[in-house]
Amino acid sequence: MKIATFNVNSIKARLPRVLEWLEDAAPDVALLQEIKTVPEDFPSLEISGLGYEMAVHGQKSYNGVAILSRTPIEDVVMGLPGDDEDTQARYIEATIQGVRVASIYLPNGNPTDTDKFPYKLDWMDRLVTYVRDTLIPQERPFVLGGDYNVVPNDDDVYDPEGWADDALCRPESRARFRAILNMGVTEAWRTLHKEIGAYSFWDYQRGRWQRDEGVRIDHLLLSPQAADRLVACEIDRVPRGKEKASDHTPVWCEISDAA
DNA sequence: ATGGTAGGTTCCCTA
Repeated sequence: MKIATFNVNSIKARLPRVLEWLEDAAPDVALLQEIKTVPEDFPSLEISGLGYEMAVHGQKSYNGVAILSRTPIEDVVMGLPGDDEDTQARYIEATIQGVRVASIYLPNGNPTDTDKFPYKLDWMDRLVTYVRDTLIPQERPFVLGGDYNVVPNDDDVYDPEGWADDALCRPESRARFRAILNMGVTEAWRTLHKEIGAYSFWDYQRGRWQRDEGVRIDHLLLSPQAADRLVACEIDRVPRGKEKASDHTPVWCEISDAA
């Protein structure tokens, strides 16, 4: 079972790129972020034409997450529990072939001297609580994929000093990310790869892609029961090099069939 | 110290 995460930066603007990626990479499950549209305007015909079902949690203009799957999607939950006032579409969760999967678009948090940063930290606290109190006790396989907007450590950014005060690198953000890992959750790519300087996002500005100056912020987090079945995890740089590319590139993992 | 790019909306915001 191949599960991929991809921040597409607008599903409408990116549709040709997303369709060719689905055909080339052929994930069984695709976790999308920043679709930037409402469910009614999601390009369901084109995507179902490639054999995918979908569950969409969207809003106008900003944010928005979706789950695509070649096999049935069950028990969909939209929105991260813990704050009924939060209207931003950043979390969707469902069961596919017995695996609980989520597509996460974690708040960016910049600039850090505005209310955006405490919103990010509060959102992360809610995620920590939900994973600890609800998902972990289920003792089932889960894969939480998405744009976490967290650089786990200085090996995952091209210029650690220059980024030290950015919300993606701040110790408050990293501590909350680690709080999830400390529950026995596995970050799939880092567990299987030791190299430094591997990225999943390159800013559109200042030739960051051409200079390979990026950050690794798109992650797949696995429960112990899913990590038992982890056989591969890779960053697919091909989509980032195309015309009209997203500023993120997909990350995927392969989970073996249940014993 | 600033600006560079992309995508959305609406005469500016988010990343």
